[in-house]
Amino acid sequence: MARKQAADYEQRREAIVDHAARLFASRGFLGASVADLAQACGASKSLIYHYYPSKEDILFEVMDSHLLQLTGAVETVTGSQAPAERKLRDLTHRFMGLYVGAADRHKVLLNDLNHLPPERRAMIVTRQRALIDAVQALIAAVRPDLATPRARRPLTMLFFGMINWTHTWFDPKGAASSDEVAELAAELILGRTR
Amino acid sequence: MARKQAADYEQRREAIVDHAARLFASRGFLGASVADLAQACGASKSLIYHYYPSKEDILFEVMDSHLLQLTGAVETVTGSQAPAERKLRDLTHRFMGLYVGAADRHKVLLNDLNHLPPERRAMIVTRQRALIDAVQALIAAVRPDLATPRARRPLTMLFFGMINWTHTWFDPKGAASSDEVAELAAELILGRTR
DNA sequence: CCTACCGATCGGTAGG
DNA sequence: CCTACCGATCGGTAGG
Repeated sequence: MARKQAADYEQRREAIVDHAARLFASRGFLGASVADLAQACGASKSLIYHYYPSKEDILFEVMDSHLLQLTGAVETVTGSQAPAERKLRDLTHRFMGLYVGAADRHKVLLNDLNHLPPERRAMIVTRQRALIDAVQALIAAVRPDLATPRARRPLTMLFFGMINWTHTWFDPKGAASSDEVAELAAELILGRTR
Repeated sequence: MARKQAADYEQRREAIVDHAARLFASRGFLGASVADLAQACGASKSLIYHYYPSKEDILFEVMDSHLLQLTGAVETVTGSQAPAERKLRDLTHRFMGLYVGAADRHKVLLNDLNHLPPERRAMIVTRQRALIDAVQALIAAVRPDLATPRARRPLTMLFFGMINWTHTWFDPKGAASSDEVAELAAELILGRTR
């Protein structure tokens, strides 16, 4: 028989990850203590350790959940029949939407990766690399002039630089929307603007 | 009369900052202890505190020294008589050169700014903003088509995203040189490639 | 699910 | 009497 406590087990786990994302994003992984997290969750430290074996496991969960969303966007877009240029624009908008919608998790993924233990870090890095490779294939298809064998990776990373760096400055309440920023980044990569 | 030991005072201070940059870059400000720093310098903690009143002062020095270099590059370039496009290309190359040459300090500046006490952080942020404004003026001059009032800041930040993000992936021993990457970033902003 | 704790290590400072 | 510097240890707090 199922136990009663199992009913909100997943909700509690998710709430912990959500508060952890907020704390880690604002203070850094080392700057936010498990006691801080417990307080934010309105619980004791022991409760946290009931749901997760270690602070690093919570960090992994924050990153993993976000990366899952990003990977989903890539699969959706690359599975379509649209031309490469359309796919790249579409994916850029989806990425920006996820970056803004999950800004805390995104910051944590970008800032605290080296606080994961090696095996966990390797898992994340492998999946990040798959994301990058998918985008690189689109960019190579759209910009055969620039994406020479030696420039292909740098070009792709400059693209990720544009959109990943938004976490440091983009304000959802600011003048420009995330779609406008995504469009601008796509235009720059596509080189269609002159 | 000058004391003999004062002769290497500045050298020792600089050595501390240099080791701190390396440690903070690889483990983060909170992940590297003053004891680690002392060990890296082959000295005692007390020696560190003889030269700097606190760990945060060392962090400030790491960032300040790097920002001074970047500001110098901006002044050199904007003071020339070259056309805006030439200035932007030139500045992009100089930035990339400084980013690679002072990779540790650059990482620290980008990753650990929020571990500075508020007043110190405000000083750094103010000077960063001046850098950004100077680049924005060049971009606005070069791309009047894209740099509408509302798109001006996002466009500038996308540019900084391209070059700042290089600290996560660029390898000086890799296939592409920092000048090639700088050129690619400049091309994308200039939109001259199609 | 909490209070009460642990081994260790933190940034910073004492006397000499 | 100064400066530069050391070994040892301070009061608090970290993850668990």
